[in-house]
Amino acid sequence: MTRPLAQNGTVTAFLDAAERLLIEVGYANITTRRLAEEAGANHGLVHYYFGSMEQLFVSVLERYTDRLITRQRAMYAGDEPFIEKWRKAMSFLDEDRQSGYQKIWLELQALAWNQPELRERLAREHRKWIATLTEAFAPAMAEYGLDTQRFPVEAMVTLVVTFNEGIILERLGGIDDGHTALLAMIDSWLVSLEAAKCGRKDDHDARALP
Amino acid sequence: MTRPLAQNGTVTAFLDAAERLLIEVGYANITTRRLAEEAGANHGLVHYYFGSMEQLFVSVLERYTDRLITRQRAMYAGDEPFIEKWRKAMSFLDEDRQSGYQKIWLELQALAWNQPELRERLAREHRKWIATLTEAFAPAMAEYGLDTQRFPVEAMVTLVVTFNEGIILERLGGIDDGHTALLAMIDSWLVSLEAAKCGRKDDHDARALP
DNA sequence: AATTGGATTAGTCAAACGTATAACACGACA
DNA sequence: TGTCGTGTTATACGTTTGACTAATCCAATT
Repeated sequence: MTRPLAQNGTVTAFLDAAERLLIEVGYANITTRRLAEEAGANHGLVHYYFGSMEQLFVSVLERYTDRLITRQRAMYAGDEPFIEKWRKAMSFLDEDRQSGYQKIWLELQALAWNQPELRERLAREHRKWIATLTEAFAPAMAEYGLDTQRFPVEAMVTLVVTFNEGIILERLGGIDDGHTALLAMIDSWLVSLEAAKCGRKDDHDARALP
Repeated sequence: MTRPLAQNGTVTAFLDAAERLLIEVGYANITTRRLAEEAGANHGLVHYYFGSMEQLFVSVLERYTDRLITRQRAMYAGDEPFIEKWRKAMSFLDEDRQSGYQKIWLELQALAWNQPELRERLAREHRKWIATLTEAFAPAMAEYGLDTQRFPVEAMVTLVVTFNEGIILERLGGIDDGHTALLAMIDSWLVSLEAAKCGRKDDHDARALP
């Protein structure tokens, strides 16, 4: 009934327009008519293809997370040393900010706070993200000789994910203070770990948190 | 003209109702009429007292941040050892979640993403928070003998603030995984620092990150 | 050439919206 | 007692909203 096959470009045009408007005005200011105008289509088609605005946002989320997870997987699957992957991930932090990509993610998040269905979908994608990171961190921590008794992989992954989310949140609020210092600190710490890994015999002086 | 003196309880009733609705339905679903009903007042009074919904949200933000900063200041001003202050702060993380306090903060944040005026006000409050934390962290790090060359105070404060924001964000999205492990890791690390502080002569084996 | 069916259009509809205003209540003050 | 001003109410106005429908278009098929 609703949601016919998307063999033509109209559905894609709606999804693209929705992403653009999420960046520009936020989910609360998107109406069917405004969306249709942005997409260059008739506003009746929103109901025709998606049934409702809520279902449209679900489609936006699905397409968005598909692209994101694909990118994440590809990055951490490479053969480069961990520090290179890390730097790549941190460069995404800048790219995604300028492209407005993070605004989309947070707007969908804010929308989900008041919509159980979207919330569950977002939580599922989050768990995928955690799993991907855990797979990358566990061997890296072993390689660096970190004491996983004192510093469990789960805790380290959670730390990294949460402070990344915090940075994204702050930047969207127009706050940049301290981010550079923090990322520089982590980077130089990784460098020291990388160096210790090469020249290590059996000393563990780089294992403890400050 | 607008915003007469608030000597009666109606203005407060509106602000309370707004906070309740921010928790329950989010900013996008709050209308003047629904707000007035929640406050038990006539919906014409919203315009009478605040001029517009936007100005009402500004008032909500002001009252909210005033209470928050006051609490923060009082906590970090105490004489207890740093680890006690830390535990108190982390207990707020739970209390504020259950009271819905964090939902209010994030809803205002999301609203501010698309409203420059609110955005600037929130950024100002954020800087106050950073300043308060920096004043508490700097002496603590010196006391623990942490190498502020490798681990600058600014970077550590930013790390703590951002991962806290990340935790709040995740929890609002229904995600709890890893938070307990992370907080436990930090707590035991602080305990080891506290112990090292007492029994220290001049060895610095607890200074480095893992 | 005729037919068919999905894609698209224009327009309708009731409900809800923010805003505004005239009228009312009532204690303070003259 | 009469007047004044603030707090409050009831109501109205014009607009916009999401949802829906009937009519039209058009390319592919028969």
